[in-house]
Amino acid sequence: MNIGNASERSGLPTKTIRYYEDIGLLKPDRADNGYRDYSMSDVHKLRFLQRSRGLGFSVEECRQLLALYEDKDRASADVKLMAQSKLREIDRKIIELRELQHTLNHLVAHCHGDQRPDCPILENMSGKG
Amino acid sequence: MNIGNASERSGLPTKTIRYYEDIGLLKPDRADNGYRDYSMSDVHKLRFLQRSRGLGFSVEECRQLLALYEDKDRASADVKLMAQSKLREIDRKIIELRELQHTLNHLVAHCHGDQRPDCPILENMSGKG
DNA sequence: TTAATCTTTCCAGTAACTGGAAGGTCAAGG
DNA sequence: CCTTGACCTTCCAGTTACTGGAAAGATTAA
Repeated sequence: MNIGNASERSGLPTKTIRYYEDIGLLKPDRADNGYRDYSMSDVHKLRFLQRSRGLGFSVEECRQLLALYEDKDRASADVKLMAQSKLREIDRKIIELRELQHTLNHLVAHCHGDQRPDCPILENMSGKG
Repeated sequence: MNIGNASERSGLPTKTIRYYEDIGLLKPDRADNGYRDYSMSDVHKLRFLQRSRGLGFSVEECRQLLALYEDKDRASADVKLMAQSKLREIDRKIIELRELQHTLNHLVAHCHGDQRPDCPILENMSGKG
């Protein structure tokens, strides 16, 4: 599959896909004409990168996450430790998103453009430390 | 409050805090000695920025989110529309995080370093389109 | 008063893309 | 066969969002 097709399926711009190849996140085959040739597995990885990047994980963290299922030589304990650390991060992110959600809901429901400097939203907004 | 203190309370490096001021996200007072002087409101904003940036929102999106409770002149309908759009984004992010969580849990539970190229995780990993 | 620890500005470097030029490839229509 | 347009290639420059470091002023503690 050509890069344009992989782009559509993954939701990533072609520029970004080539960039991810440059920094060694994936290595698609090449057709005889020199075009990159993406497998479904490549597309899965790209889609995964698209998601995890959008959720605030750095490229290096994404590289580690990809390694979790790619690196077959890694010891099981290492994999588990790494995955569990990421799971805790994800838990925290979900909680933060729920708080943000709550704050915005509150804003929509109660502050019709007339909020004062001491608007209670300001308190929730910060997550209170 | 000095920048170091604001940094501790917000979780943002001082460098980043100054950068956010450069690009006009907040404007702390200045003490007589020239030091920046952060109010609790400033710290709330910084903490909010720290969170929303970490959750994958761009600086410009964060600027809009901040505007949601700062811009008292904005019409209520506009505020609601914007907030609701952000709420849908947040919903999507939470779903994606849950899927990622599910994938990692599956990895920890079932793939002890012996996963094959056709490992079922690969399917889930990509969110199936 | 001196040393350590702030703080300031400025400027350069990095991370993660993003846009554009210059050119090769391919599928469709005349 | 030839052309046109949509693809693809590489390369290089620009942008976003920081990040590090230098040089110098301010504050605190001994």
